Amino acid sequence: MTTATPPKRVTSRRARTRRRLLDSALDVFAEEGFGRSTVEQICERAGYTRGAFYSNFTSLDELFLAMWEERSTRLLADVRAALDEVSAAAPEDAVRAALRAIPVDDAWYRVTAEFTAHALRNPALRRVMAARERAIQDAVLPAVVEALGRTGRRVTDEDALGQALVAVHDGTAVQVLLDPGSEAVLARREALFLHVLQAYSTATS
Amino acid sequence: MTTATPPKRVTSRRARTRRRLLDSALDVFAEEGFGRSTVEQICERAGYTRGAFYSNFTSLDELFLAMWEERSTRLLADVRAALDEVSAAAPEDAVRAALRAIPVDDAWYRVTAEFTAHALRNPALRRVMAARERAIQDAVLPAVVEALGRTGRRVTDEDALGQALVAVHDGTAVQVLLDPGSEAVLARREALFLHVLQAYSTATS
DNA sequence: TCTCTCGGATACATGAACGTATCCGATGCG
DNA sequence: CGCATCGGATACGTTCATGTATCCGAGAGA
Repeated sequence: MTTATPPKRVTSRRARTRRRLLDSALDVFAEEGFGRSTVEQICERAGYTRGAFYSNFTSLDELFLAMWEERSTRLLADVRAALDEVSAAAPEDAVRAALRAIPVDDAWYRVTAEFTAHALRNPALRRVMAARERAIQDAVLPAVVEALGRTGRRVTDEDALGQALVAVHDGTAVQVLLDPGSEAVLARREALFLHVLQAYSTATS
Repeated sequence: MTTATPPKRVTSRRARTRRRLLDSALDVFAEEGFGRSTVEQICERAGYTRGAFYSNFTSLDELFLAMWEERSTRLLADVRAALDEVSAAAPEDAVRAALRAIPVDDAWYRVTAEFTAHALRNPALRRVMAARERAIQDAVLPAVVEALGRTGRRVTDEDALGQALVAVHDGTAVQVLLDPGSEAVLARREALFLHVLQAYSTATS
């Protein structure tokens, strides 16, 4: 067994630079905006030269897509994991706990907003975006439905609830970011979530 | 009275080119994205040279802000006017009529999304954006409250309703654009508006 | 230890966008 | 009818990002 294939190589050299480029890209996109970002800025922040970039990606667009998919997948997994742990009895507490698990991240919002705008111009990207949206619903809804069930409520139309929750989340996220530190906005956000959950479910006997 | 100040000059030369530049800018921003747009593209579409641009604006940022304020003000006026004419008895019909008055414009959404992202990076712009948001609520809410009153419902918390409506509008607009031509998405959008109106008002005996 | 390969660095040529300084023609006025 | 002015056009130098072609060194395999 001493001569087995050496799996020591956990992170290959290539994979490491790729990851560093992707990580730096998020920062740069968030700071400069996607359109204003350059290959060089990303490489500089990552500690590489442009040669490294072109050896890993063919274009900024490709990197942008890869980065967005990676981050959004990771975020989704985090949120799902957090939601599964939410087990408060009172609906208000559950919503509050759930919202705490879903970060309203300034930088990420900026990047997503621009990605969305970009996607609306590009059919291929639009499909990617739509698929991701669906994945989010599929991953989050079960947890929500179950949590509601625990508080004695049954969801009537899951798809409708899913769409409503996503819309409310996106819509209120902007408001929160535009009005940083406003407790009122945060409170209304919470209230709106509660109202929606209420509206799309009925008490089970 | 023959020698009165000649008010023949309805649109001065300067004002005309300014307007054409602003109009072209919307198209270019929508097509290319703000970050990818250049001064030259805008001038070319408007039928001018860069000289004209720099004689009217000092930077692309300035034009961007001017354009956004102009368009959004005009849009707001249109929506308000349309809302005032909505006078259906049944809430469903009223909502439907109101939503028809509020266009979900692809190009405009893209521009706004990018403006928002941009504004989140720039405190001055963020204030502009927040002020506009408030103006929208101030202009639209009275019409909504009155329309609800006509159907025998009284709004409990106007600010909360305003924030909720804006959030729902923004959030669902993206969904509509991402899934063009989907009747289901449109229907759910309508339903969500109804639910929110319901939740933030009570029947007045 | 030697060698071969792969991944990133370097150097280069090109093109695009910028902002300015200057010029010219149309338009309003006497 | 001629003049002064204003608004847009032209021309210029500069900066900056791009993509490619080539080079070099580190690390794996024998």
